[in-house]
Amino acid sequence: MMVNVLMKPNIQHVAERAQVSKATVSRVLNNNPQVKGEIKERVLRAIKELNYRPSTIARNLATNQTNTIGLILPDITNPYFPVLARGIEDAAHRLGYTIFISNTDNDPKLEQDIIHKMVEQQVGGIVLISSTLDEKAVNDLTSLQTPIILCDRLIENKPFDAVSIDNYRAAQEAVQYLIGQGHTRIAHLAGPKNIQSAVSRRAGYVDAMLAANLEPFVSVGTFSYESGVHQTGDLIHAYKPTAIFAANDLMALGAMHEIYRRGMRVPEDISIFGCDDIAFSAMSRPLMSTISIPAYQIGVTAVQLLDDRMKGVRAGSKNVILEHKLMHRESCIGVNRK
Amino acid sequence: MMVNVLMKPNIQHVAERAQVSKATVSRVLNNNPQVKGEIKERVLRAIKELNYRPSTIARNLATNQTNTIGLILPDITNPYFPVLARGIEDAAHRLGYTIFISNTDNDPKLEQDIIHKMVEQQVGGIVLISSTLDEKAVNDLTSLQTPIILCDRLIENKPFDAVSIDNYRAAQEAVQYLIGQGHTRIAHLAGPKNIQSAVSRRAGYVDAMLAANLEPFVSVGTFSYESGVHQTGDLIHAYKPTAIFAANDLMALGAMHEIYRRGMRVPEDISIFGCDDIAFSAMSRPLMSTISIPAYQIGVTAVQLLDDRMKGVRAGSKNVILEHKLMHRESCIGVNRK
DNA sequence: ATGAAAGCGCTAACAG
DNA sequence: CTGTTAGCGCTTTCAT
Repeated sequence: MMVNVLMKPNIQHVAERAQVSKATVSRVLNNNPQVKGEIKERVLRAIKELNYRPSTIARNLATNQTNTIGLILPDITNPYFPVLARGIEDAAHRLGYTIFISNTDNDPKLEQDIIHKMVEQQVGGIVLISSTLDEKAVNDLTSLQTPIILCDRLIENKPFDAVSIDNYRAAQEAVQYLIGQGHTRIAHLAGPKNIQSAVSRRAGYVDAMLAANLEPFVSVGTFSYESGVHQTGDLIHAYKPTAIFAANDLMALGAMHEIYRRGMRVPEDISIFGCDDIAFSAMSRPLMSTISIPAYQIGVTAVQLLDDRMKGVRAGSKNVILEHKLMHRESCIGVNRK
Repeated sequence: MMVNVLMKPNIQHVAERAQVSKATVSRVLNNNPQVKGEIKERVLRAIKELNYRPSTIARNLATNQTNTIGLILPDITNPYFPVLARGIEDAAHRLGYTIFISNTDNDPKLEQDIIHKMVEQQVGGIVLISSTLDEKAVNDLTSLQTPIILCDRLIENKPFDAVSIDNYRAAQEAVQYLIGQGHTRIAHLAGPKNIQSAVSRRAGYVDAMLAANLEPFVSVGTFSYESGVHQTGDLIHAYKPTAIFAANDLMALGAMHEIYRRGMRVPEDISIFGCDDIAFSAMSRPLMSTISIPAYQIGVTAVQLLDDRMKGVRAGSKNVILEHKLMHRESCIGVNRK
């Protein structure tokens, strides 16, 4: 058969050129040891000569397996997610998976659509950083045939595999630290209400404040830098805080910016504690004190759990909590040391 | 036939439940108008009842088409790339593609492997941000059956589609600006030698300096923050610059950090000009002056060109140059105004 | 307007 | 050890 240079060769072309059957070619492709040396050479040569690459897609169809994992996250542009994504990609790569990626912009409806699209793409599993707390959507998730693992943001009381940190406790500890430094007027820049991690952090803040007989003051934002800027502007008038605990570093950075813009200083006038420990919290001036989240490790762990599940190793759902860590840098100072 | 809830339904199951043939189901799946209303209803109902999702993978195999695009980039963790990636993803999504993503860490060997893996995955096209200037690798690229578009980093004198900015001219303009401000001792923090954009920026810097009868001083780094820190430490002793032009913002930020650590100030003691205009260059203190690159738009444009090529719309290779823009913020000051 | 059947590129029994 | 054959889930002629 004529094999035009312009058309992609398939297994049949290789078989003919090597004078063997498709099955034999398939065997050498899969490193089946029972192919005799000489024949194997012939096949290998034919493959090279034709510049043949097997079609993963056909292979997947035939084996009813897939080597793809879907990664669904809010916005890769938010600096917290790239390192999570890297952990996922690196672990996936090591296990032989390639990954589909898609952004949801925290839109629950879009999130559903993307999940379904990924299922249609025949991904073997999905890593989901969800913006969903809605009952109906969760049920839809449950009915999926495809293994799912939740990252970073949980859906409580449901049988999902998940890996995250203890956001409630992390926030609590940060606030307790601030209180220990003598602060009494500590405001909270909270994240969106449909995001579990934001909700937990807020609860941790509120409970820590109440436990110390302090009055909480919460300003709800969107996890963005601009949101941090604007909320802080309002906060300063309404509450006159000596410290701010922000639900993420982006908002903390925004707060810092606004404070300086108003001619005040961090930490001398207002202390700031962030959350996430994104790269830039260690590049700002002053350096940002924050809660370090092992994002890369969360990603790696998620893929490992997902892989287990995809291989049918595990039955019940599993919930892994990784350790966070308070990073004490330069943006916080005791209230008495002012 | 019994359809277990636990197994994924296929087109056959739907056909049986709706009492029609697979062909008919396929037709309603593809919105073929010649299916009668009542039958169409039956099929739609069966689909819903079984929670059926067609297999994209099988469909692709049958149609010999694919709806996937591969995105190969150095490191999603570098804050310049997420916005490029977003442009790509958004445009791809709009055109019905889903995207595979993979990081190369600027390793040319790994880059080759990933390209081949993507081809095996039957991606319809590849968006490549390459770390390759090597002749052999480029030839390998040329022999690919899969359409490729180069983003951001070009491979000169080769018939590839590409979209980028004019890095040479951008660097030249930034340096000319610095010279116009009275600076004569302007150092350059360059990027890796195997990366085209870094090479072009360096050339732009050198030529601008020579044209003004100034002596260039280049320190080669890795595009990382740490690299910016270390190179600057050395620079300050070896060259005593009054201004630094960094090949990217991450290094510029590192330079700024090191300058403050040594008790000097930006811009009073040393001016800094960056490149990329990543989000954090507008969050630092002082705000970073930099070259703005339309990363999102580069991504969008790349996908549009790739789509054309995938649909066979275009024949010859096409090279799109987008406009950059100098962002004058706070990190630069005239040498006489000190 | 609908169905039957062949085929996309590959794998996996089963023979030999 | 190697070849034959029958699918994987879908689309697409070609009949009817």
